[in-house]
Amino acid sequence: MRDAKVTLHDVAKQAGCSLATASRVMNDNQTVGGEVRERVVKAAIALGYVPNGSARALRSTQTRLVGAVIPTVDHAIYASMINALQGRLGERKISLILSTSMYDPDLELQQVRQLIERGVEAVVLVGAQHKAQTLDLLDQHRVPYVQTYTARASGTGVAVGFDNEGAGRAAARFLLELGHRRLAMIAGITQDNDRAKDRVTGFLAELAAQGLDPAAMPLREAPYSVVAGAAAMRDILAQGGRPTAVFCASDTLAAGAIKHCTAAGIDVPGAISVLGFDNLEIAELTTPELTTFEVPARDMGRLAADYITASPTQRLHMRGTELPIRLAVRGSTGAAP
Amino acid sequence: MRDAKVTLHDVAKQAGCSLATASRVMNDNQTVGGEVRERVVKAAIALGYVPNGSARALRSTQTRLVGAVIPTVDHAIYASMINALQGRLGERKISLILSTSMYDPDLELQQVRQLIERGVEAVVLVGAQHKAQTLDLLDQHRVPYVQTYTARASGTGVAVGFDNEGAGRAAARFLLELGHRRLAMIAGITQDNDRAKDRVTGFLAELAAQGLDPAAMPLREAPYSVVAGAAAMRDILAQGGRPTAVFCASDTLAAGAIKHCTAAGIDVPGAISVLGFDNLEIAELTTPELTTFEVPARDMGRLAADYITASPTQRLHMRGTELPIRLAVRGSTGAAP
DNA sequence: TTGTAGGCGTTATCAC
DNA sequence: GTGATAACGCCTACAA
Repeated sequence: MRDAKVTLHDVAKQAGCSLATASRVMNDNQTVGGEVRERVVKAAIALGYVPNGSARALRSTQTRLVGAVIPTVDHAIYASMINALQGRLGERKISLILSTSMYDPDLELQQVRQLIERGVEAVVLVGAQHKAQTLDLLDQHRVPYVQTYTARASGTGVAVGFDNEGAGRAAARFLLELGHRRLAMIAGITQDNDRAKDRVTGFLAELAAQGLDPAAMPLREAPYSVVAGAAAMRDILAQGGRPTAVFCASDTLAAGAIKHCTAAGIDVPGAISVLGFDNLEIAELTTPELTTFEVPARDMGRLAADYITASPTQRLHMRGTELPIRLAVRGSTGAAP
Repeated sequence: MRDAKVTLHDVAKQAGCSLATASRVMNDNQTVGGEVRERVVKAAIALGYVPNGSARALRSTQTRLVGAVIPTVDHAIYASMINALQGRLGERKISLILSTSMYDPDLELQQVRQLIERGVEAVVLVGAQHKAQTLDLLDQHRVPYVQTYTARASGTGVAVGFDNEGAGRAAARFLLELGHRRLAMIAGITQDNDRAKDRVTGFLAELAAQGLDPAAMPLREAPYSVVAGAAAMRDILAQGGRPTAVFCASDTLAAGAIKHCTAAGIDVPGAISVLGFDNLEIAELTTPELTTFEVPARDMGRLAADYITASPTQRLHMRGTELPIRLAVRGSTGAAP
């Protein structure tokens, strides 16, 4: 087996040229003779040369590394974004360092610091709510960052996402227009989560605007999972004054809500309409299928990558990309009974 | 704002000590005086010093970087593994570079090469089937690799996973014991995918062992998605000689199969039993709920991380971790009609 | 306990 | 067009 540590020096020696020339060949620098270039390429292949990224980065201050800090990969909505982001970056030979914060801002700060140590050239975050220290650190090291799943950027960041508050209002409007008056909401955990918070705010604001009392509305927070959604639904029903429509801040929560209703013999949407959020694959698996907002996860990943790979001047024309979210109407919602 | 490029040199100057001493402090080297140590720490914080990972890596040949190449993040089963892997590695201050191959071995090779350039200290792959060149490259650079979702390692790698062929056989046995004789299978795309292939092999082998004709069994391959599962189910039914039980190589396929049956007015499990694979969250969302094999995705991620962070000597005691997979029996399977 | 100095593999700036 | 040579920021013998 060929030796493990073949350096550019070895390649140059084998090709009978200088280190500098070999380097030029590896970097597609045009100022090198065709004949020499060929010898270098051949030598590199023969020796199994692989450039040393650390050395290259150290010398050129170009790491071709991008970092992402997301709450978890275990939610399809984030996984989708990451998949698109990585795919797009990979096309441009940029590697993605992925880390998860588990919705913990302190952990996020730590991860961001680590990413900066690694020399990432940009960072992708989720949401606009972060520790001031986190954004300061990024600024201090001139590392641009894009905030996804939100339309309003904080700090010097750029947002690639959608309007969560607007979505909350749209949800309320949709249900109100179906004639519902006794509404409820199963939200995500709003602590340290501006997206979850904004959806609640928007939903309540619209109720108030239409003359209903937001304070009277049953509201539960639950982690994004089917079982938590079912439990929250149970709680809301146990509370009395049964709602005729429930807005769930994620499809997993909605799936749990429907599941509980079905188990409890409550007809969906006959007795209760259930509205979801995300439009995951599971939205078409529930019975009835889920009416839900389609979140452009893939687009966000793709656009974040585009922003990152754009030149600084190009970036100026890209400030704040707000994506539309459309409602996918299926069977889980209907007119108020 | 403080300057972006603060080097250890600056810290040392500010603390009034030598570069070496400052370096010792940053690396928790004990041989440094308490008073000086404090000055260095204070200076580092004051200046907002962040070590340069590239320089550190170049000098110490320790990158604390691990790479993973998976088919896609868009399948919950891989996302789960990655989530656990990253979490565990993160605890040990190791960063994860994630890339996706889209089931393409050539792309995988390219990604692995890129990871080696980055100086990753280990690589996590999926499955045991890879280009010889890929594994050679890893060996050549002394980069250990672990193969997940499989129990048999190839090359010099280590497997952290389960026996796909055994699972296929277990699936057949389970259905046969329920009295089914006309079986069918919806497999994943087997090209370049040993896990998918092994499940088919095992399933067919067991049929043959029990005196049935494997060649006569309806078999469809489909990408892992609900719609593809539904389409495959349609095809199988259209083929005539309707089976009484269908083994699907993933829960998404199974969900699609059930969905199609329901739409076609075929009772599950009354007329047809459907058996899944993965035990994703969606397994409890279908109607009826899915009987399926539980794949230890989280465990694989965790164990892969443990293997990677183990010392070379410890690793010798860890060769080949085969995980058991258990069957979660729910409502989608029943006795043959 | 602390300082000095050499070098990790590469790229960039000079000369030639 | 090509070749020396000096950094890049850090770690680590070796000295003191």
